[in-house]
Amino acid sequence: MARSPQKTSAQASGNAVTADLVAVLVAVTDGTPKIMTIAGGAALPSGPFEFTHRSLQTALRAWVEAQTGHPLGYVEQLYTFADRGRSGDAKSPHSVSISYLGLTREDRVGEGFEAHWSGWYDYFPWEDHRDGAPAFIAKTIAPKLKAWAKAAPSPTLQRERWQRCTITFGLEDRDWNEELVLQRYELLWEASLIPEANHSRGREASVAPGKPMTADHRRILATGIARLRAKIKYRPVVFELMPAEFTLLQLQRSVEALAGRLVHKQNFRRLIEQQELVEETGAMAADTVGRPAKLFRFRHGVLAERAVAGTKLPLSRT
Amino acid sequence: MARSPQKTSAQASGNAVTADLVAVLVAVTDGTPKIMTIAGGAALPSGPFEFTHRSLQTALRAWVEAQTGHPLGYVEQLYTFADRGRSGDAKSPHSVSISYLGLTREDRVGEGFEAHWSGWYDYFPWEDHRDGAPAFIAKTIAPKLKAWAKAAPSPTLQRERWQRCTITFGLEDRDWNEELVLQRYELLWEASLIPEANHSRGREASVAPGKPMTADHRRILATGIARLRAKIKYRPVVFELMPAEFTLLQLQRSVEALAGRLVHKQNFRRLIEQQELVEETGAMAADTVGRPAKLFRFRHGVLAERAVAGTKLPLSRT
DNA sequence: CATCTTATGCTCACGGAGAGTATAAATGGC
DNA sequence: GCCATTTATACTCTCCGTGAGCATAAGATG
Repeated sequence: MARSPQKTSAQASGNAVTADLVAVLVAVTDGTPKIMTIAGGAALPSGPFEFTHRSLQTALRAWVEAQTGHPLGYVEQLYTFADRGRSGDAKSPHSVSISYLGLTREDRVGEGFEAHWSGWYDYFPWEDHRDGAPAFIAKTIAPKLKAWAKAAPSPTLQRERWQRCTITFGLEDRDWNEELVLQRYELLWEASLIPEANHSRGREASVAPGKPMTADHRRILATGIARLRAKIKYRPVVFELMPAEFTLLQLQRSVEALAGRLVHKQNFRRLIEQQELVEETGAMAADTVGRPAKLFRFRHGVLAERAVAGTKLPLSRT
Repeated sequence: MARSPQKTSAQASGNAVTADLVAVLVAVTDGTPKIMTIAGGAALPSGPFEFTHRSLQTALRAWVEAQTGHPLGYVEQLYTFADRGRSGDAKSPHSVSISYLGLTREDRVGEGFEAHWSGWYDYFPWEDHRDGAPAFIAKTIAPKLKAWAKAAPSPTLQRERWQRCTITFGLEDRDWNEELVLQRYELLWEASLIPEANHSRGREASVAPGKPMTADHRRILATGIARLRAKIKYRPVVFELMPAEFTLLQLQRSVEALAGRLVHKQNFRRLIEQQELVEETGAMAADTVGRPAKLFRFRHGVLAERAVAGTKLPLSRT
């Protein structure tokens, strides 16, 4: 690669690092979004990048397949971290961590593998608003955030902090925005309500609910959830998480599971069908309560026909 | 970082790489979007990542400031490449390239610096549809794409190729989607119409217009343009590129310059004002032809008041 | 058969977006 | 001073996407 002289010399000065991959692998089963975890659910799957592969994506696919015994569907890069203090140990070699979001249909991990699936709301209980805002937000989190806001040095800063709280968490009758997953996590972190945020002070007593994770893995997961929640609105990626055949209600439940909120059933169906995203298989769903539903499959044609196919989410306020 | 045993050992096996930063730095002057380049316009600014900085963003900011003598406004990570063949030389040390998009108000590069500004449409002439689709698309590019499509082995593949062409370039009365910058570049690459795509064959005769760049820099630039074109529609990032005070027409021209297409003036103003993104300064523009326009400034308050402020672009079809 | 549950069809009202028309306020040329 | 030109700004109109509610159909279960 052609570089200007001073840069070439600088590059040769040997700032070697190691490259890691961290994966947020998502599946949805029975209306529960799950992520692949290792270490008893305390960490996202991660490992060193092997340069024997042609590209990062290839490396990730091969690696996931080796770990789970299943191929990976949709893959997308999330973010690259190179923060110095990230590894915790200042003496350790510098590490660049490249995180990916991966979607898969299979919920099954092959036997003998360390990995297994965990519900993503175990780590982010405050992100599930399908039955309305969780009660503990108003009861526990909001007061603590208010206390944190009041602890700001000046009245102006106090107001700004509290405004930020109401916006990100949808407090005081504001709309809850399901995409602000990372912002909410960061806010709780700053307010010292996240166990990972122990700034080497001993107090772990009053924290938000939810399982913690190693290092910054929960933060990476938040990034992945946010990305996916944004993506399902304008790209037909939900289908990567569905079985080959599904009913419209199952599809809706998956979308709701990811978004963390409910959608209007009739409007949802109208949108899906008018966009010609699915086609009937002819078969009907068995083993159901109530009127049997038609089975549909994803029309793969849309990927070629359209540049941007939108799965617009009709969000309801109930 | 806690890892499972087999991973820890794998990590210690020493797959060291070097970390590079590549920056797409954007400014807009007089309705022309510009990017910072080095090597006489043949490369994007890039250099090794110094681990003396706390994070990648800090490193990039410091580095850009050292290169141009000006601070950087909005910064966003674009993509990380680790492809093996990327450096061209298989023997060279593996390199991870982390690319960033940066927006700045200043169009001025300090004296004595190698960097300077180039219009981004010099590299992507087919991306400027402000005066309608450029004539050479129908005259030159479309026929070559058609020939490429016809060269596919089967009739089905031929149809699929041509459909892809019509979608990405908006041929045959399809709508042109300004966000598909990367897809268009990749299509031209596959059709061997990009000089960089010389698969060590000698033919460079019939290629698309536009200045080439070193290595995959033009591809990175395409990624940056696409990201920015998408972003201006739902985040008020245009203001990062504007001077402190501006008229609504200047703002509109900047948006149009970035989007590569025109917007409806009255609707544009309606959207900007109803979203309360700007406030009057009280002053009027001087040195103008026609009726003098009010000067506005960006209301920084919106960043705090709203979670997602949208600069929705009213796109016109003329 | 009554009831429950889910599927599916239909309608209505509101608001946002695209687009057109009209008027106001400045400049420069004659 | 008058006119053409250029830009700013106000107003209106229509279409359609979207949120929301109502109604009916089709199965299971007691």
